[in-house]
Parts: sequence; C-alpha cells; structure tokens
Amino acid sequence: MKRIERLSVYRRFLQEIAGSEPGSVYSHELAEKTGVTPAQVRRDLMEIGFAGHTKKGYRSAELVAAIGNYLDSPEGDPVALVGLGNLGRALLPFFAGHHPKLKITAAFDTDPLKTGRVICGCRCYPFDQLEEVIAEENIRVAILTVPAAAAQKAAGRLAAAGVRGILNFAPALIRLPKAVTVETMDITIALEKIAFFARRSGDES
Amino acid sequence: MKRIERLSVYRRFLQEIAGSEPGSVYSHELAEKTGVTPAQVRRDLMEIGFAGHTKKGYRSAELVAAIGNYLDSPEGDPVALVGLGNLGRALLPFFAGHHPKLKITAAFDTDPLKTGRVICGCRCYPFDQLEEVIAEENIRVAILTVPAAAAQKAAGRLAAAGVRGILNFAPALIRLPKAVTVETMDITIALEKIAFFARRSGDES
DNA sequence: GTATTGCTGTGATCGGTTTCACAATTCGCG
DNA sequence: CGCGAATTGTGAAACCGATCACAGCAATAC
Ligand SMILES: NC(=O)c1ccc[n+]([C@@H]2O[C@H](COP(=O)([O-])OP(=O)(O)OC[C@H]3O[C@@H](n4cnc5c(N)ncnc54)[C@H](O)[C@@H]3O)[C@@H](O)[C@H]2O)c1
Ligand SMILES: NC(=O)c1ccc[n+]([C@@H]2O[C@H](COP(=O)([O-])OP(=O)(O)OC[C@H]3O[C@@H](n4cnc5c(N)ncnc54)[C@H](O)[C@@H]3O)[C@@H](O)[C@H]2O)c1
Repeated sequence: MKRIERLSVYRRFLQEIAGSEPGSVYSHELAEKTGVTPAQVRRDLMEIGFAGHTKKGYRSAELVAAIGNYLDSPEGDPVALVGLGNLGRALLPFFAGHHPKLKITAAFDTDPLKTGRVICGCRCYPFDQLEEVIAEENIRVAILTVPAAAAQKAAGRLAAAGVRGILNFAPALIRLPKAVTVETMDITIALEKIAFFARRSGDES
Repeated sequence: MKRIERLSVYRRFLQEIAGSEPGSVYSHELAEKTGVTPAQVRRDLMEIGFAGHTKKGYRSAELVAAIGNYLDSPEGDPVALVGLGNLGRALLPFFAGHHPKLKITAAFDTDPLKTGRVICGCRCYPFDQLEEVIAEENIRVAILTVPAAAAQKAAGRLAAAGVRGILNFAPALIRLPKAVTVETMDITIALEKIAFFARRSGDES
C-alpha cells in the first residue's frame, strides 16, 4: 500500500525539523514538503488513527511517535543482505548506523573471497550458513543483490528460512508464497522508463 | 504510466528466449513469465498497436522490435551520472556495456579526488563542467546519486542544462518543472515498507 | 459575546488501471 | 468441409487510490 511509503516520508520530514518551532505542523505544510496534497496527508493520518487539532494542526513529536508505532517493530528488525557484489557492498555502509530500526546484521555470499570478514560491523557468512544464521538471529527481512539467474533460488531459501519480506534488486521475477512480501527495484527498467518520458517531453534537439 | 515498465519487462523476457523455438509467444506465456495477467499483456500490446495472430500468438522477434521502436530513442540515450560515491560507483560498472541503448557517458562529482579519471569507459568531470558537457554530448537523462542535501540543487542544474529525465536515489523531494520527469528510488523507504508488511504477515516468533 | 477565519475529518466523487467476459478468428482434425 | 479447441482484441464493469468539497469546530478579532 502506498500509504505506508508516504508515512515514512512524513516521518522523515518531521525528524528533520524535530525540535524546531512551533512543535506542530499543518497538513498543508507536511504536504508541501513532501510532495502530496493536504487532503491526502489528512486522510493518511486519519487512517492510522492520529488526530490533529482544529486550527493547530498535528503535534510533531507525537506524530513521529505514532508513525513509528504504526510502522516499526518495537525492537527493530535485523536485516540480511544476500550478495556482496558492487551493489551489496554499497548498501552495507549506507545502512550501517544510519537507520535506528533497520540494521543489516548478516551478509551472505557464495564467493569465499567475500566471506569470513566483518564489513561495517556486519558479519559476512558463506551462503551455506543462510538458514542457520537467519534462524539464530531471527531475521525476517532481507535484501537480495545476487545475479538475476540466482535470485529465485536464493529467495526461495530465504523464505524457507523464515524471511517474510525481501527487497530484490535483481532483474528477475521472484515467485514466493503470498505470505512473503517481495518488492523488486529494477533500476534498469526505471531508467528505461525515464528515458522514454524524457524523449516525449517537448523534444527540442 | 505503468504500461511502460511492463513493456520493458516483456522485452527483457523476449530477449532471454530469443532464437529459441517457436518464434512466437502467447499472451499467457508472456504473462506467466512476467507476473501479470494475460489480459493485461494483450491490452498492453494493443495499446502500442502490435497485433498478434489468432491461435499463433505474437511473433517474438517482431514484438521485440516493436517494443524497442516504441520505447527507445533510435540512436540510444547518453546518460549522465552525478555523484560518484558508493552507489554511483556501483552503478557505473553495472551499466557499462550492459544496455544497448542507455550508456553512462559522463560522470560528475564535486570531489576532485573522484574526477579526472576514466572509470569503466566513462569520463569523470568536475561538477562545474556539468552544463558544458551535457550540452556537448546532448545528454537528456541523468542518474542522481548525491547526498540528499545537494539533490535539489544538482537536479535544478541538470534540468537547466537540458536534462529531461532524472532517476534520483537521494532521499529528498525534487521539484522541477513538469516537463522534466523525476523518479525517486528511495531504498530506505522501500525497506521500511517491506519490514512493515513482513511484520504483519502471519507473525510467528 | 458574536463574527470571522482557517484548519481538521470525512462522505462523496472522480479518474485511471485492471480485470472480466465474450465475439471474432484461425487452426487442426476427422 | 464443418466442428471443436484455442487464442486474440476489446467494450464494459469493477476496483482502488486520489481528490474534492464541505460540515464542524477551535481560535482569534472586534
Ligand atoms: N551494481 C548495480 O549498480 C546494479 C544496478 C541494478 C541492478 N543490479 C542487480 O543487482 C544484482 C547484483 O548486482 P552487482 O552489480 O552487485 O553484481 P555482482 O556480480 O557485483 O555481485 C553479485 C554477488 O552475488 C554473489 N553471488 C552469486 N551467486 C550467489 C548466490 N547464489 N548466493 C549468494 N551470492 C551469490 C557473487 O559472488 C557476487 O558477490 C544483480 O542482479 C544486478 O542485476 C545491480
Ligand atoms: N549507498 C547506498 O547504498 C545508498 C542507498 C540508498 C540511497 N542512497 C543515496 O544515494 C546518495 C548517494 O549515496 P552514496 O552512498 O553513494 O553517498 P556517498 O557519500 O558515498 O557519495 C556521494 C557522492 O556525491 C558527491 N557529491 C557531494 N555533493 C555533490 C554535489 N553537489 N554535486 C556532485 N557531487 C556531489 C560526493 O563527493 C560523493 O562522491 C545519497 O543521497 C544516499 O542517501 C545511497
């Protein structure tokens, strides 16, 4: 559902302005800073049961807390990273420390050159130990950055090991039982789409 | 429009099976391999004016050509990459050689340590030369991988320099005239969303 | 104390996308 | 050659998220 993404975006903005005056925001401010309409902000907050105050807007600190309460697992979620290639090794430092609730706590690769080390505080295991480590650390969320040809199989093992949500970067269709959420971010296709629209917009050469 | 993405996906599958038997595909095959419904495949192909043959399906090679004709700029599009950090440096080798129509031909960074070189066949320029190089190479599409705080400004310069489509990885709202297509891939928010749904699915501890 | 302003909460509506459902067509077969 | 099976093309319906529009209310002004 798209609302979940918007809530994350609202929260990010609220955290950026945290502490500053006046401690509350109007739907139209949140909308402006976030690229949506005021009605949609109000609708979203209504849906999570967070009420504002007529003429005073929404209390920022409480709203952050309410969104966190709605979105986050209270203890935070450990995340597995599968595939330590170029992309995986870029993601690792990015998430290290940056996010309060989502931490990559285990990485896996089939290549023995990539495993055994600790990178950015994250242990890198041989791919064989996937099930074991995932059960051990009670991991439910994974990022998949393996080659397309290996993606379905790796995803299947993740799901079988107990993972319930996968962010997949491989350009491949992943089929899993519907109890597992899979989102594929296909960078190539996004770029093709952008090039398509870029070409159509008022073409001047 | 979502159809554009699906067309890219159809094409990718068709290219994977190119050359193999029987030279044509049914809507239900394409649908199956691509994760959509057969009716949607037919509707999409109808929209681009590509007709199949009753009982024989769609001729694969011609369909690839028709999709290419619809989506691609005939000469291909040169792409700029702005921001040579961890993510930018992962994207560079990924696109190098891989895509027939989209090639990263110029990269930019403010950090003098990152510029002056040629990486994966792509020249890396100081950020100052952005306008000059973009005009020179007639670049219309860009990938933006700079820190969030720098994203709006960099995007503005890209647009002013003639770029019409931007794939943005910075977690920031980019505002540009509507003639410029901007798509933000926010990896953090995608992961938060996945963690949310992972938590809700049949929670067993 | 009354009027005015401006914001929230939400039922109603809208618009785009997906899906349904079926007529039309072609093929293989007897 | 006519029948049954299979597939396309597409109007119509269903669906779903976004937007509109306004009633209700709290704060402020006068
Ligand atoms: N690099 C990018 O910028 C980029 C951009 C878009 C999409 N992608 C996609 O992301 C994926 C990874 O890209 P990359 O550039 O990091 O590739 P890469 O080849 O650099 O890395 C792939 C890694 O996966 C490991 N691996 C291979 N098979 C495995 C398996 N079965 N289990 C676990 N690990 C395995 C390899 O050892 C390697 O370390 C690919 O599917 C690619 O298409 C990458
Ligand atoms: N690395 C990741 O895996 C990842 C994941 C999700 C999102 N992102 C986002 O992508 C962006 C880049 O991430 P990163 O990890 O590569 O960061 P990074 O800090 O490694 O790289 C940023 C690069 O941009 C350059 N830069 C800074 N200001 C610039 C400007 N005004 N013009 C041109 N170049 C400039 C810096 O010199 C640096 O090389 C960030 O916005 C980040 O939030 C990164």
